[in-house]
Amino acid sequence: MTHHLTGHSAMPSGQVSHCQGCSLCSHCLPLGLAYEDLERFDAIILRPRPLKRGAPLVRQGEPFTSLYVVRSGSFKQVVADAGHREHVTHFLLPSEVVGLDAVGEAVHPTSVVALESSFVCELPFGSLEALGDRLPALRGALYRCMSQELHRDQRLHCLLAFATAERRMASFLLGMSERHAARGYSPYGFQLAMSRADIGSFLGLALETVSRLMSRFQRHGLLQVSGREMTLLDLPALEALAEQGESRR
Amino acid sequence: MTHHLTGHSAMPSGQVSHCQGCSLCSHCLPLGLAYEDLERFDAIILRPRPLKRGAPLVRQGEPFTSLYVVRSGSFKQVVADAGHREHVTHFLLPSEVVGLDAVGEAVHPTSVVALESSFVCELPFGSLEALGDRLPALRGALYRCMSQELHRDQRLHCLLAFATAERRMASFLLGMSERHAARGYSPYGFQLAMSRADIGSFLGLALETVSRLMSRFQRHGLLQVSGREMTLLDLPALEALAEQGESRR
DNA sequence: CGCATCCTTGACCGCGGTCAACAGTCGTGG
DNA sequence: CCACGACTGTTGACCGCGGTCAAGGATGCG
Repeated sequence: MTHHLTGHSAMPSGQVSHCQGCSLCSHCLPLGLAYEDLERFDAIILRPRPLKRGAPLVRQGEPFTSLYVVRSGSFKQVVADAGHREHVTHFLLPSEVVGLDAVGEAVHPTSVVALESSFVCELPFGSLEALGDRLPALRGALYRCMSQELHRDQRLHCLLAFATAERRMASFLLGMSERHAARGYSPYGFQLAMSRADIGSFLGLALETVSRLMSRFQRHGLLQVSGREMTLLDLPALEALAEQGESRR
Repeated sequence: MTHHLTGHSAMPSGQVSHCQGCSLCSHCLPLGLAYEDLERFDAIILRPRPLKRGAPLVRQGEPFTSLYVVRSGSFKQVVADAGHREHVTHFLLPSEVVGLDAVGEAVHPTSVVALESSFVCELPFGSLEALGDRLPALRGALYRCMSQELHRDQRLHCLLAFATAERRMASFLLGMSERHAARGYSPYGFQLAMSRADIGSFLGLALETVSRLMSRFQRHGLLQVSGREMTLLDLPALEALAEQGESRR
């Protein structure tokens, strides 16, 4: 990873670190802000912060002060279960927002950990709120983010409650594919930044089952996988698996 | 149910229909508003609306205009799955907010259906937003509602991903108990307004399994159940089932 | 009273969890 | 450079939880 340390900031200085120069801008939180509003939004951002693989961005129980937006890399959101077991509840890709489950709360209910070397933009929530008073579009964007996450959780609920392992796996892969595609990358090939155990934890499957399913999908020509390098070969077939399979009640 | 129809309104007229006269006020959305602010909040509420068992409060795909607060009765939130199957994602009790998953969206992503004769207060979202500009406490309350729902969904994710049927059932019953207790009712005895099939759909279990588990819990002296009348006899034992059971990975 | 809906209980068996052994891959130090 | 251990991923064998099917009982409404 190439990051130079200029002063105490960790990104190349100049325009590049601003929203206008960021390739994710059109998919990011400030979506739909007018140019001069964007500049005001830009002004409240604390400049990108680097995290290494395994480093926590926020820790469960820490006081809530800021939202973060993933600028590059990826993260997993984990909760320490009552049974002291860790459980992955979400994966976060570039342009996605971290900390919405803590908005309006005193502390973070989950931890968020880098899966690889990553950068995040920090948005102090106080500043964001103040700016939201003047820019209804920004507040609307925040609402939309939160409700979309609620909606996404509902679909996940359906998946975990009723889908077979095969269907969960197919849905997961298609979801990753979509999210990559939405950011301008290929929907067919991508790197899985997370381990089989993380995927299993997220989908409610044993890691062995994750591994077996990937092998089976490969054997059937649906995809090509080697370690964490994933290539989806037959999206329609995967969609058929993800949507049809009227298995469990 | 005792409700007189006075004119076209379906609640006793006068103070009773205002927040100040509502027994749920201290648990409800306007929690923590000062007296005169509460009056302004009260002014934007569309007076309680009655729904019969099975009647939809909002339908999936309908345009979003208002939030609702359950005043009495109960509801289930359902999504029409990709596989054309209906799936229960939440149950809603008095003082809980309906429609947060649609805030900032054009349409409702889920339907909400009355499980029994119920009343709701309607909060037009536009008015709520406008009032929120002047009452930071109100906006904060809205944020808190949304993030709490996100947090709740995370715990549900853990439950569905890893818990055995027994543990899901125990958690569900304890959750209902807590929510009843939070509203000043007994944590031990309550009516289940939903069918076994609804519970199963929510927990990702076959309705037969729900029935079997209730029978087993009763056999072991943990509770007393007769149809939809539920009495929890041994909360500590249920908590042990809900929290310990380190079953699946 | 009769039909519909909801609930209960039993019998069976398949999906996927668990345990176990082994194969790659990477980073570290001799 | 290779040897070593730690970690991650793959594959097989086994079996138990819980889904499915089926039958019968309870409850309620027209």
